[in-house]
Amino acid sequence: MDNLQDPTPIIRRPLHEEATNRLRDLIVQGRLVAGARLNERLLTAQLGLSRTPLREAFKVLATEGLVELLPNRGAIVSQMDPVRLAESLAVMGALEALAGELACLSATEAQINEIRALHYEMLAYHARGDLAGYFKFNQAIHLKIVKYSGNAVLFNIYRQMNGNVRRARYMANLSKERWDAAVREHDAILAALSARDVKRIKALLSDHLAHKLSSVLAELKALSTRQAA
Amino acid sequence: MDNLQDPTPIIRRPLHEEATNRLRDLIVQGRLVAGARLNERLLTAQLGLSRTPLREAFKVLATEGLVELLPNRGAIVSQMDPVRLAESLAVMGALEALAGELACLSATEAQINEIRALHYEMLAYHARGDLAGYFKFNQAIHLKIVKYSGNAVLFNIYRQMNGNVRRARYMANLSKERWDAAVREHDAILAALSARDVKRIKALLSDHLAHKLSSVLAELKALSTRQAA
DNA sequence: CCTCTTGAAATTGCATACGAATTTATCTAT
DNA sequence: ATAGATAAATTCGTATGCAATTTCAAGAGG
Repeated sequence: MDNLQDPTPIIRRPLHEEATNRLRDLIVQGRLVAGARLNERLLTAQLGLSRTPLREAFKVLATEGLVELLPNRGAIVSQMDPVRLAESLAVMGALEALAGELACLSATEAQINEIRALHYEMLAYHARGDLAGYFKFNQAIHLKIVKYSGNAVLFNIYRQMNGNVRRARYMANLSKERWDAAVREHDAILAALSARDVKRIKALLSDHLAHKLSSVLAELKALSTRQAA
Repeated sequence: MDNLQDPTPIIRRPLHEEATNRLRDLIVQGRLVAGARLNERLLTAQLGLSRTPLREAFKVLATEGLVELLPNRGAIVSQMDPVRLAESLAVMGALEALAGELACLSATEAQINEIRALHYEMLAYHARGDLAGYFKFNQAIHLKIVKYSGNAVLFNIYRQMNGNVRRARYMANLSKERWDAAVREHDAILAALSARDVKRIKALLSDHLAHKLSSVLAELKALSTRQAA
């Protein structure tokens, strides 16, 4: 019976986990905006489950920073203030720099080629001017670099933080110049990875994230002055 | 009524939060060893609460990595295997390097002096050969550096990881040579911080953590061969 | 003696109901 | 209008029930 490989492993995912994922997606995609109250009765009805797993999901999302728990007043989608966003991106810069370094040392050629493939798909979307598609592959590339660092702890932390930062994506309606520059940076990153140039990829990723930070902050500033007017 | 500052804000902490803190302490302090099953009925009795908040605590601790959830089989204290420990220390190295950099740029003189005070207290314990006391202040110094980076997100993540790594502390029965070297490294770190030498503190902290890593790994290796004998 | 099966007990996952505490909304009365 | 009282809604935690699973303990068979 040893090599009886169940053909369909019957995915038995706990309900609270499913709830967590669903809610996380809703928040990250911006369908649940910052500050929105998460009514228990409503959500249990919408998601088709009871309070128990739903409240467990709230607690998890709270530790991830996506949700804020107000004692006796339930849960709301956490605010994404510029300061926190900037701090998060600074941390992610350090994490990605480490990831790039480790990936240079331990990624297989096949893995690098996988990243290269994603890179070209991303270039295609850039050429078409499709920002949403570009972001999708951009995200995928960064995540793969972290993944192929081979450091599982790093991957987990990165993914957790990433969910929070991605919420700000819709604001990052970046300029054509910044977009083109970002693509060039990605070219260089891929080249450094292919050449296994540790020092270079570290510097490139660090800079890349720093640029992303200032780009997003500029966008935020422009957005807030626009609102003030 | 605006400036009525409640003198005793009546700490009304949610029960699930209290449960989370209690369990976290038990795990970090090693009173709940890795692999131990967390029986719901038992713990509800011991902590004096019902299953609901306890299970919520499990979920939170799971996302923090202190607990592992086995579907239909409850929760166990997560294993702290050498690989995960090494991975964690690598990540913490990157985080501390960033923290040192930021602290150099933004810490006040008073804050640096506070770290200096902790440093001398630590030296006192080193001189006496008191390892436990040394560790306590060592921890405090590292935490303060991260704190005075001024990056709250960084601080939170660091603290979370640190709780996880501290569980392995009892193994790090470091050698006299390594201990002395660590103290010298701390001297250099403090000097770099005082001089606001960003590049230097970054390198120093990165190396310091790397040394700690290899030290702990060596200790672990020795420990496992001793067990095999 | 060991392995496998079988049935009972224990445990977990989730739903539901209930009460107390607290917050939020509604409705007066000045 | 606005403050204060009243009612409704919501959350927090407990308790309970039950199905699904896992764990445990014998007992049967090799």
